[in-house]
Amino acid sequence: MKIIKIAIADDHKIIRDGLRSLIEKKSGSLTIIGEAQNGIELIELFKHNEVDLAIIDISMGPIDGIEATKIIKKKFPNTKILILSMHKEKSFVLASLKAKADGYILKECAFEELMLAIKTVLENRIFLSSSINDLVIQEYLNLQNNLSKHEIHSSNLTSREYEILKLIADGLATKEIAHQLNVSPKTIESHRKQIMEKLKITSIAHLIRYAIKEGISSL
Amino acid sequence: MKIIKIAIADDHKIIRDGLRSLIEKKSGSLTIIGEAQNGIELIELFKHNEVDLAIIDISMGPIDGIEATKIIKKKFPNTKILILSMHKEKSFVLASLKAKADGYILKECAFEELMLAIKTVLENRIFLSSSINDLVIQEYLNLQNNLSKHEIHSSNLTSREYEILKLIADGLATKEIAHQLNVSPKTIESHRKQIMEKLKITSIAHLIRYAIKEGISSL
DNA sequence: GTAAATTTCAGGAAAAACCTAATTGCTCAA
DNA sequence: TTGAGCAATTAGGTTTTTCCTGAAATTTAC
Repeated sequence: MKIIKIAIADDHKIIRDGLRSLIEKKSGSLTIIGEAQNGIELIELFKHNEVDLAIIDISMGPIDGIEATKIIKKKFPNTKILILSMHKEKSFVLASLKAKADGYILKECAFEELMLAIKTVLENRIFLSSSINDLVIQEYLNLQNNLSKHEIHSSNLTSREYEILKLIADGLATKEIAHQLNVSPKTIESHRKQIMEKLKITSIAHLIRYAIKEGISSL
Repeated sequence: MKIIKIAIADDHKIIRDGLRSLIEKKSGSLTIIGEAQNGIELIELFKHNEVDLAIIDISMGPIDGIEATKIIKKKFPNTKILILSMHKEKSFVLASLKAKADGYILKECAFEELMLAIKTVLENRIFLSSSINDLVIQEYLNLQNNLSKHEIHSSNLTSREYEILKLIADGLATKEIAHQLNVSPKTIESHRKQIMEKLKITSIAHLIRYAIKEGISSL
């Protein structure tokens, strides 16, 4: 079995000790090859060691966990990174994922979850603590719903107006729309005028921006 | 330990039999109280039985799994529903979740995963097969990224062109931009022309879309 | 120090947008 | 059932904007 080299970064020694003990006791193939108490130390550690997996506390002294993750992932994209955090807010989760972390685990979770997380990220998958995961699914649903909800009733436009607004925002010229819908360009013009009146928008540019913002047209 | 009453819906008897055997053998607290081979039978089943959990195949004869889920959840919001599916596409997952299913498991997954799914949904949480879950996280990230992407002004626009592109995309009229920059509208026109040439864009609408997509202008 | 690119602008043709109406068909209620 | 109201369609004429063809002044680059 391949030995997995792990680095731990957390500003509290007790926590580092605890993690080291738990991990090393649990599995012979997991070895802690170094500890750091902030991002700078952690990055320093990477310069002299090969690291398969880093478990990083999100809140640390100079250079926090997110920043450290960005820097490390840039230089060592194959190193797996697990963010350890006490925050349940989605902004932290998002920031971590954007920084290319492979996992986000809450400090309140059971040790088994950490082991599962390690296993998961080593399989090149993303791991989120279960309650976080629920939140992500929920948010995802909300986003998707918002994207399609507006499609249904964007203010009080008629379906024809809606159809035309979408084509305008998609970047079609008045003529092209007219041709596509088999009506006169003049018709499209009046619809557009009507739409702009209803939406209290005074330029086509803003109309396009509106449609994109409302998800009527996607980029 | 409370007895959990389970209903199974799948159009293939073999699968129903297999599930029943596996589930009942595995845990004494889980009981299959009925089977159905399509959505209609399943709904019928609900009329005469109390059901804690339904395991529903997504593709079935009259009334498919999604439809059945919608109907059941409307009448029995407390009943947990696990969608069983062979499809990995997000549209199916999304449809299931929107229909208020509590879980989505792939037929290809191990039985242990089904048990975990049952456990999870009974805890009032949502369960997704691991590969599906990865996909959802990925999609979520994509969506978030699209909503807030800023920098990256690649291309080869000059800073003046860049400045003007931003104003155009912000929705300012040529005249307004000219006024704001204290130059002739003609100047703005030629800049715009130049920008469009460089970007190989042939309409102002697309120019706006481009700028928004690239984060040059934000919605 | 010259060539290339950037920023500026104009005149006139072409296109699109804007304004004012007007017709048709459909629904809904008096 | 009739007329008011709205949606969808279009025309004519005016105004505005865009597009095309230059081209001068300035900056940057090699």
